[in-house]
Amino acid sequence: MTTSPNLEDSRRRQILDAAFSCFASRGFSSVTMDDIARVSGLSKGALYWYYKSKDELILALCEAWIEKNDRALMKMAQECSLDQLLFDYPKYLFAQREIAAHSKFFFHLWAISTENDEVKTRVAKMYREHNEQAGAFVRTAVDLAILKPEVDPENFARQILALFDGLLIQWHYDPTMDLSANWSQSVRNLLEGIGSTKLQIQE
Amino acid sequence: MTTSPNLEDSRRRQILDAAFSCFASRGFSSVTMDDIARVSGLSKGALYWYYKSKDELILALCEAWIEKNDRALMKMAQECSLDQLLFDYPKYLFAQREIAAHSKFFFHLWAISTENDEVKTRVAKMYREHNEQAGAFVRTAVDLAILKPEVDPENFARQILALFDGLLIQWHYDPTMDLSANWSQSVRNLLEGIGSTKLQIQE
Amino acid sequence: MTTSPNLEDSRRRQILDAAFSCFASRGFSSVTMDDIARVSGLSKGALYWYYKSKDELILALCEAWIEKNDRALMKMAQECSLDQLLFDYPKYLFAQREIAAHSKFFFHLWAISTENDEVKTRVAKMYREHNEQAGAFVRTAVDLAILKPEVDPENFARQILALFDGLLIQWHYDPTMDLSANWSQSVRNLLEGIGSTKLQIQE
Amino acid sequence: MTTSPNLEDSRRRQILDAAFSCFASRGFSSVTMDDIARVSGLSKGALYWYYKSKDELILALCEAWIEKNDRALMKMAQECSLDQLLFDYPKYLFAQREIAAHSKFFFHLWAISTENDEVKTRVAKMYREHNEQAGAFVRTAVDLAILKPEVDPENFARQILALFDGLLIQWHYDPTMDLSANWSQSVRNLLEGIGSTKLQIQE
DNA sequence: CATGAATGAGCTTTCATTCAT
DNA sequence: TATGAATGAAAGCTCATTCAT
Repeated sequence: MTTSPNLEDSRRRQILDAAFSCFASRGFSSVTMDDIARVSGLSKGALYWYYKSKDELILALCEAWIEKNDRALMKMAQECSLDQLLFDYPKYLFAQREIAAHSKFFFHLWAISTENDEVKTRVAKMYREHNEQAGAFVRTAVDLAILKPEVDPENFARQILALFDGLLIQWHYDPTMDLSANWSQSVRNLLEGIGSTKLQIQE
Repeated sequence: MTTSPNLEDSRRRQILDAAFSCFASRGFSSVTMDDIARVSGLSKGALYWYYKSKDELILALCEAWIEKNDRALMKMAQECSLDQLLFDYPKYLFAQREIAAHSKFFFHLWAISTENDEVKTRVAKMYREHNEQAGAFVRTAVDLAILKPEVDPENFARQILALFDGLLIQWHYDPTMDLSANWSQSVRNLLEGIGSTKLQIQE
Repeated sequence: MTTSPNLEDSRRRQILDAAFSCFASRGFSSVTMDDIARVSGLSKGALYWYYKSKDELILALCEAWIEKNDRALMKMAQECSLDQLLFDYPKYLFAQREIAAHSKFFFHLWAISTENDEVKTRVAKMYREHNEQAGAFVRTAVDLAILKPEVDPENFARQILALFDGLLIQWHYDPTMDLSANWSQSVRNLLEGIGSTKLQIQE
Repeated sequence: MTTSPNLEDSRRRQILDAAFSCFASRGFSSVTMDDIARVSGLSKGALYWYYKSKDELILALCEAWIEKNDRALMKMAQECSLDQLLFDYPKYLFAQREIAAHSKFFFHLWAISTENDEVKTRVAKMYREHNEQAGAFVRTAVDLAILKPEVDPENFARQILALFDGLLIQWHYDPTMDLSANWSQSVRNLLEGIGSTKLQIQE
C-alpha cells in the first residue's frame, strides 16, 4: 500500500528546501540533521526515511539546486535575445533578494567539492555543460559576425562564467557594490575593449 | 634564560604550515586538531600552547596566508612592468605546483567567511586593499593613456580580481585547462575588445 | 503517538539516582558524565538528551534532593509532636543507613556553593525556609510557655540547624559516635541549660 | 652546595599562601597548578620542585592550615579566661575579614575528605584533638562546679564544636547574620537553658 | 510512514606532570 | 634551583545514525 507518489515528492521538496535554507547560511558541516529536521518541520527519522545519510541528502540537494538553475538558464536562453543574455545574466538567474543565499551556497559548493568527490563530479559536469552552452552561443555570435572572428569560444565562455563567480565573491565581501551594474559594465568593457589604440598588446 | 625568541616563531610557523596543509586539502571543519598535531609533529597540547583555540588558529592562519600573499604581490608590483603585472599575475602569485593547494584554500576561505565573522572581516579587508591597489594601477594606466579615458578604475579592478578568482574555480573543476594561457587570453580580450564593429552596444 | 509521559520522568529519576550515588561519594568535579552514564545504565548521549550540561544536571539534582528532604520534613512536622520533632529530627530525616551518603552530599553541596551561584542561591533558599519554619515552631513553643519567653526564635532556629549540620561533620570524622544519642543529649542540654547556678553569665 | 634552608622555607610558605588563596575561593579540583604558580609568582616547575604532586601540595596545605589554627587556639587557651574562651571563640579564631576565606576553606576540607583519605585522616585527627581539648576544659569546669555535674564532657565538646561549624555554614548562606552575636547568644542559651520550668524533658 | 529516544565514536579543550635547558 | 615548553590522558559535549514503537 504505497502512499501517493505526490506525498513523497512533496516531502522530499520540503526537506530539500529546509536543507538549502540551512546549508546556504551555515555550511554543510556546521548544519546538523537536527537543524534540518527542525526547519523542515519533520522528524529526524523522516529525513532518514527519504535520504539514507547526510551525504546523500547533500548530493541530492546539490543536484536539485543545479538542475533548477539549469532550467532557469534554459528558459532564459529561449526567451532572451543575445543582448539580454549577455547583459542581464545575473538579473535573470537569481531574484535580487536571493543573491545572498545563492552566493553563499556557491561558496559551500566549491568548498565541499574539495572533500566530496560525488559532489565535485556533479558540479564539474555543471561547469562543463555551462561552458559548452556558452561556447555554442559564442560560436553563433562569431558566425553572425557579432563577435570578432578570432575570438576563441571556449576561452571566452570560461572568461564570462569566471566573471560571474568572481563578482559574486566581490559582492559577498562588499555588499554595497551594485552587482548588476558591475556585471553590465564588465561585459561592455569586454566587448568594446578598454585598451587605447596606443597600447601594444603582448602576443 | 628563556628559550631563543626564534623558537616560538619557528613553532608557530611549524603549526601554521601543518594547518595550511591540512585545511587546504580538507576544509576547516573536517580537519581535527589531532590531524594538525600529527602533521606538525607536535602534540595536541603544544598546539594549544601557541593558539588558544581552533578558531584562533584558523584566524592566525588566514592572516598569515593573506599577509604572505600580499608581500608576494607587493614584490611583484615593484619588480614588474605593467604588462607583466597584467599578463602574468597568476604565474607570479603561486608557483605552478602550489595552485591546487592555494585554490582550495581560497574556497575554504570563502566558505568559512559565511560563518566566521572575524575571518570574513579579515578577508574583506584583503579584497578592499587589493581593489584599491588595482584601482590605483588602473588610474595610472588611464593617466598614461594606456587605457581608454572612460575606463572606470574601481569597476575594472573588480573585474580583473573577479576574473582571477573565477578562473581558479574553473581550473578546479577542469584541471586540464591551462590557467596561465586562459588568463593571458582573457586579459587580451579585455584590452582589445571582442565585439566586432558591427555590434551595437547597450548603453 | 509519543512515548508514555512517564518515561521521561522515570529516565530523569534514573539519571538523578545515579548522579546522587556518584556525586555523594566522590564530589561534583571528580565524577564524570561517563561515570553517571555507567551507573545509570544509560549512554552518555541519553544523559545529554535529558540534561543540557553537567551543570544543569548538578542543579537539577540539588533541587530534587532539597525538595525531597523538604517533603520529608513537612510530613514529619505534620505527624510528629513537638517533642519528637526536637529529639528525633535526624532519625526521621534520613534512614540510618543513608546518613553516610547524605552527609557527604551535604559537604559537596556546601563546597560547590562557593563556586556555583545557581546552586548557592538554591541552597540559600533552603536554609532561609528551614530557618523560618523552625522559627515559627519556636514562636509557638514560646507562646505555649514551653520555652522561656526571652528566647529569640530566629537565633534559636539557627542554633538548632547549625547543630544538625555540625554533628553531621563530627560524625563524618568519627563514625563510631552515636549521632542520634548525641543529638538528643545536645537538645536536652539546650533545654535544661548546663550552667550551674553558681555561674555568672556574661551579658 | 645547598641553598640556605630559609629559602626553602620561604618558598614553601610562598606556595602555600598562594595555594590557600586559590583553593579557599575556588575549591581543590577547580584550581590548577597554573593558577597557583601564577598567584605565587613562581613557575610551575618550582611548584613541583617543592611538592611532588598536587595531592601532596593539598595535604601539606591542609596540615599547615590546621597547625596554624591549632597554634592560635593554644595561644587563646593560655591567654584567655574560660568565659572569653566560651563566648569569643570565633572572634579569636579568625580575624573578622578572614572569615569568608576560612569558612570556604572549611567547606572544601570537608568535601575533599570524602575523596582523599590522607586529608580525611589528618582532619579527623584535628577534630579528635579539638574534642579532647574541649572535653578537658569541660571536665575542669565541672570540677570547679561551673557546669552542672551531670554534664557529659565528650558530648558537650562535640556540641560546641558542631555549633561552630554549623554557624559558619549558616553565615555562608546569609552573610547578613552577625556571627559573633549569634555564637554568644547560642552559648548563653546553652548555659542557662531555654526550656521553661513547665517543660517535661524526655529522658 | 513517522517519531524521537538512545547510542557511541569522535571532537575540542584542559591540565597534572615531565624534562631539556 | 628554576623555567616554561611539551606531553597525552581524560574531560565535557556533539551529532550522524539507528530502531522500538
